[in-house]
Amino acid sequence: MPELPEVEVCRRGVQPGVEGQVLLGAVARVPRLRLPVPEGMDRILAGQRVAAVRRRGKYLLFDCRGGATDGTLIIHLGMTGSLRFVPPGTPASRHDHVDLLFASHVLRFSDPRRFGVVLWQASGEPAHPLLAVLGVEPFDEGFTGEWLHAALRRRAAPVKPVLMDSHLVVGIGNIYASESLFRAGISPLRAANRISAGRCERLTAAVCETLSDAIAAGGSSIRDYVHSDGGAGCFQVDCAVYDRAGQPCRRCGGVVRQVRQAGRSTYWCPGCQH
DNA sequence: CCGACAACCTGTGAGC
DNA sequence: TGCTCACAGGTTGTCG
Repeated sequence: MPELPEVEVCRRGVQPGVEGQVLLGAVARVPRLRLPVPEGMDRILAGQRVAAVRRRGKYLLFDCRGGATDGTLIIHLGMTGSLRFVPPGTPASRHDHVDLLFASHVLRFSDPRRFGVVLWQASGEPAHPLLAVLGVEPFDEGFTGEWLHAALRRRAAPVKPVLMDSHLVVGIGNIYASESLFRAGISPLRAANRISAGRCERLTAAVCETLSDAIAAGGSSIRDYVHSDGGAGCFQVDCAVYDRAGQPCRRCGGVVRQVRQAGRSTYWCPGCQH
């Protein structure tokens, strides 16, 4: 799935075919993904106009207006979720769980592992609990070295799993956590609260650069990720350390190593990262 | 409060 | 060819 760059690429790919369009309805073929799909989604969405497609962390937000129940459709792609446009009437295959129906096309949500989420948030309701607990956006002004330094003070765990904690910062998944730390020259094993203010400054910059580069490259191409138009991303070929265990570091020539942290694979170059 | 871990699912590739 | 196992982009809840 999709970390922040893939979700942002997905948002930009989907936006032209959705914004300003009127929904004829929706089809849900499964009662639940990671969480239950909203009851009566077809009735809720039918007749609404999609005013905007936004992103918060790894969540896509479709603002819907014009119905009796204005609100926001929330979609999370989980590990293997994807959105793509198909012509009306296209038969659904095994993992095509939800369709958003427009007059001239269908936006189809597919997700083999079903770790994704589709939710409805009516206007006026308090922020959905899943969104309310999210941390700062990497591209927001609040994501500074000073802020990160303060946030890491309380965390004794290795910095890599902390960097992936969406309650602190959103959008940094397993790939870009390793890549950002490589770019910043910081070992993923280093205790979060033992990173200097100066290196936190460097780390926030590295995170933003890594994510921006990935967005510019069109997202990652790992396994089943596809763009809304069906084309594969191409970022992974440029990974400095992720999934490169045993191979030479592109910067110093040393051997890239792999370790397991909090149940996830981490990759780093001991020669470049301390 | 913090952190490690299991759980939620299916698919794929490696090894036998 | 076919079986079994480990592992894969995320997040939440539980337990120590």
